[in-house]
Amino acid sequence: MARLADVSKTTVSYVINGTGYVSEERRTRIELAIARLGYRPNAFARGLRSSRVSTVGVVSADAADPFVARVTSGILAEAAARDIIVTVSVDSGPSSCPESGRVGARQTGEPLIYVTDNEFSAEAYATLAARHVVVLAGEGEHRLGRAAAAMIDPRPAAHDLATFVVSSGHTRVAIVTPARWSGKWSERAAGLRDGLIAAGIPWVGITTISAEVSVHGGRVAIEELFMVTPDLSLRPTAVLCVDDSVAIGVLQRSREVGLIVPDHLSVTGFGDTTPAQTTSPRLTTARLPAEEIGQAALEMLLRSADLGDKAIPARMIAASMVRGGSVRPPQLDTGTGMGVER
Amino acid sequence: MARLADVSKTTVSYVINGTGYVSEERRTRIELAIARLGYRPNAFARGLRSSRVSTVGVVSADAADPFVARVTSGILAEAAARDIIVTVSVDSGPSSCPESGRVGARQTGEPLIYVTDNEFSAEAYATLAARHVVVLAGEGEHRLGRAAAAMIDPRPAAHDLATFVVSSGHTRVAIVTPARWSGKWSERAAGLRDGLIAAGIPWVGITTISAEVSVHGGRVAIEELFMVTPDLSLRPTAVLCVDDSVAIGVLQRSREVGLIVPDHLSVTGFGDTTPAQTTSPRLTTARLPAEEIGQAALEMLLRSADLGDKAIPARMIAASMVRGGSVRPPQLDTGTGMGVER
DNA sequence: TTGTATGCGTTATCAC
DNA sequence: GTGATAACGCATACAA
Repeated sequence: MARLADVSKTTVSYVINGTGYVSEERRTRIELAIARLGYRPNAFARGLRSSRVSTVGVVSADAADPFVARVTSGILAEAAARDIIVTVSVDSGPSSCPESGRVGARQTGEPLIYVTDNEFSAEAYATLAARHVVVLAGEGEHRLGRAAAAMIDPRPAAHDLATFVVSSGHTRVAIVTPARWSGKWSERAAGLRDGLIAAGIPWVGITTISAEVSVHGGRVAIEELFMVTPDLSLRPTAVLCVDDSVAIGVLQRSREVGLIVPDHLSVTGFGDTTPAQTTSPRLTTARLPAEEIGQAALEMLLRSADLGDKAIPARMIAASMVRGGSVRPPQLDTGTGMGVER
Repeated sequence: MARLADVSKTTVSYVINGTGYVSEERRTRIELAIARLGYRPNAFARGLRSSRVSTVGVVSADAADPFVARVTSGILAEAAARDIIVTVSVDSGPSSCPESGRVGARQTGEPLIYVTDNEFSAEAYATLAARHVVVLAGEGEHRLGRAAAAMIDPRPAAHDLATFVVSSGHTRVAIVTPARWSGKWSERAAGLRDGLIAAGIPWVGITTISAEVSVHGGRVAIEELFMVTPDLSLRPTAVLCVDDSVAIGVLQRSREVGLIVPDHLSVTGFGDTTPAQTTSPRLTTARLPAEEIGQAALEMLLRSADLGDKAIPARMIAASMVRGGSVRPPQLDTGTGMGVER
């Protein structure tokens, strides 16, 4: 307690919070003591007394996931500016633990941000929302009723990618869509499709390949494309993938069969993940504004906690296109039958 | 307060903590109330009164860094098992903020784990250690005196990589070392060198290339190797890199000049990062036990907090080799002069 | 076996 | 202007 250095503790509280009147002399004396002791007020005890929000929790299924980590990082930056402490915990989910939806060491009442790379678990949300103010952070539309949410809107980026490919001169384009038509990926796929149509590609010009969303899925998908359209004059000259992993699989397999990207084939991904940033050529893809989502989520959470339980409109932040070298105008000499041989 | 549901709050405290004697009847009554209200004790308030450690802090320069995120994830897993709350904050460092070494919203006295992907900042550590029990988490040897630390030991993996390459039949090997001979990377490089020598490669068989640790650095390095040893019968048949990023650069540039990995050139990385996991062929590299480091760091921190300030020996956890397809015995027909042309 | 009193670090209220 | 004092949610020594 810094009050040993001078006078009373109420006065110390005053100077720290800027409230009340403190004489100039004591103020400097106290500030000096604070500096010398390196004193920092305990935010927990502070939140105990005052009803102000002093800590927020971040809960996810996997804190090591790159997307989750980036969102957390955004929350951290915003929280530091507001002097708010962030606690992180992992929701182990109903399966791994007998008590359903157990959330690790979570205190009652703490405002929470539930962030996921993928789909939100309805049960986890229900458990959380029962005792906390919760804001969702993720991508696309969530199916959790009127829950407050800060989400990434993949459509602008999808639109830009499609437009970019079409304006580069491609007229036969393939989209690799997820095998399971679910949340995040289906929205990306829909965005890409809509973008192509808006850019003037006729239905017959769009080939849709359903694949597992993974590197291997991408390899299988492009293989399938080679099989289905052996006629080079009909084969798509550009492949739009719903995820970077798929695009990397496409890149790999194409190269293995002798195709050069982007000369023989243009490829785009989605996510701007670390692997996609180091491909050669650099993948044209969509950047996910994860940090911004974290920041927005924290802002919403604080507003939401203040306002009680008034519904707050979901906030969408647009993903944006990142230009790489994996797209260029289709070449005429795609010929030589490459990509057909096993 | 759950005491509305039955009797007094001391009794509730007893049943929650397992201390004291509670009659069977009341115990079940209380447990029922707890379950129905979904009550969870507030760990902050708990830590306020009892001297037990109930919260630990994780501080890093960048919470979104994959390595840091993995360590944090390990801490989280261990903390959940012990019902400890984890707070995360970013040390913005002395440069970004006038008050030197400011650590975001950190409460005084909380035990801390300082984790970094790279070198520890001596000033940041000093600031932290002045008011907290601190355990370091990172890779290699730290230069911070007798500070408690859980660190990754890169040498076993380096040794295995070198041995694996040599036992595959390679006799002329190159090591790509960091331009700046600092901490983490220098230890990896030293480990690789020692491993090669231990495996029986003579000094003259080892080519050392100094490069920037990045994808681009890897490209430059391999280019340099081609220049320096145009004579194929003298050129190294395997390249050991101190980091995955470098290895990826080597992979890319090699392919661009027409070399096939691993037929014409074997390559190894270090780190087993996400990009390295998706190369084709899969990169042979070293896995960093980040989660284990996090777990060990938390254990050490708790012991350290209990023991007061007794020095705790540093704990090293070995990195291990991951076999990919990027290494195979050297082929005789490396010929054709490939890799020499611009 | 159970209730009461006290203190942890902080803010808010209200006398002085 | 300033300093007691209560209260926040919890653990604990002690009294009942």
